[in-house]
Amino acid sequence: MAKAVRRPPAPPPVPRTADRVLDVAERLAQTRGFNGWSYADVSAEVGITTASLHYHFASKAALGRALVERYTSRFGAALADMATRQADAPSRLAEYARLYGDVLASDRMCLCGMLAAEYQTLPPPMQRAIRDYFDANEAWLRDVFERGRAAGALAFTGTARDAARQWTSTLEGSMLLARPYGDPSRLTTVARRMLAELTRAPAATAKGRLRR
Amino acid sequence: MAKAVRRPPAPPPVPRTADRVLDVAERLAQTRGFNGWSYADVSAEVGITTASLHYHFASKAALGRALVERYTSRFGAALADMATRQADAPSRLAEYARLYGDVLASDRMCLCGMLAAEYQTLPPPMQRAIRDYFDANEAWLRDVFERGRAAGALAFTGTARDAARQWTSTLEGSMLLARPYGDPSRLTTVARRMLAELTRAPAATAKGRLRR
DNA sequence: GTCTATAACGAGATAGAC
DNA sequence: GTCTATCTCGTTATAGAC
Repeated sequence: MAKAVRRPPAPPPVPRTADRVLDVAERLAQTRGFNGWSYADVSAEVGITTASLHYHFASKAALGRALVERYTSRFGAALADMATRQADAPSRLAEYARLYGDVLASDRMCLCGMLAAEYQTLPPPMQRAIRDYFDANEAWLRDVFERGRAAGALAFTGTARDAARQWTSTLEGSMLLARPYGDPSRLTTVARRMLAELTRAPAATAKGRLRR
Repeated sequence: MAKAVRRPPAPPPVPRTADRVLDVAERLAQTRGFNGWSYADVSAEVGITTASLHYHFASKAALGRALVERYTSRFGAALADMATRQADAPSRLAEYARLYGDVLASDRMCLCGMLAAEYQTLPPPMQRAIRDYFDANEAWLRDVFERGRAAGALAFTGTARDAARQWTSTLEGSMLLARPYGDPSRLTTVARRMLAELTRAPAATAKGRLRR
């Protein structure tokens, strides 16, 4: 066994090089794709040589895997945090859409949406990590949809799973198409339309209408 | 001026090399992205050297531009042809979705959806051609939505333009997310849901148009 | 941890023969 | 139209000094 752990709150005061590398590589991957940048690009921005990069991440594949895992971890934390602030399903969906909108507003594509396009060219560990991201999205949204329908706050047909997939697909797709036009409103407008559809007229929810 | 045109049906009996190059490059671009293949990949499949490739397409940028323009041209022809066979708006939307579903079924991403991800890394002529593709999509769909609503066959809120953008975004997004799972049903299921939503019998339409 | 130097390879592209 | 030969540059990665 290792020594007893004594100090859980021991945050390193200095921004470690590995983190700065991840920050730069993440932005490059989100704006240019995994195949659209090189170690030389990162080294120029971070201020160390490409040889030093290899000290922190043995290969580009290893760096890519770390990128996706950190991204998924942060996203999961954001979703968990959201649950402590937003109670009802429509608010949670709006907040979920806002997360995506913020990414687009910073002129980036969702990291995993971008990597999904390049999926067939990526090393298997990255492929698995990408699916994990979308699986986590689907699980979280499915829960929101199920509870939202049960509470009469959301109206939709079919399974919560399919509704969740549609929600993510539409947000990813609108990010994808918004960037060529430099027009983030292409996402926010679509998100508003979807949410309005889900919360439209209570006619189909608690009024005794069959929900199918 | 040129000689009088006498024989409209004059199909070249031989598949020209340039076309075979385009066919191979198109598939590579749709499956691996524009930055995911090289002239060497194409030359190996077509059976000529990379030097010969440069005879047909002076640069990869020129080849890329030709790819998008041919793709857009074929897509426009498919939409025009559709108008001769499908009259009502719901049928046209279903057919439009089927076009996208066929691409996915062949294990490819929409060429321009793929290139939209890599947009920032592409030469300006390709960027313009990509926007042209989506503009054409939007124009065609906007017309379908406008006429469909006027005829009482489609029910949606907001502008036809926004409905059109949502339709394409959702199809592109579901293609994007379906490929990591090798599951084309992720698109068809979403398409069915969207269409059902648009044709759900609202207060004022023709007789029930729901087809499922 | 970071450096210099370099290996080993692949990329897009060109010249000129056939 | 296609070839061989070659160029130049960029890429990932390693060895070994500091």
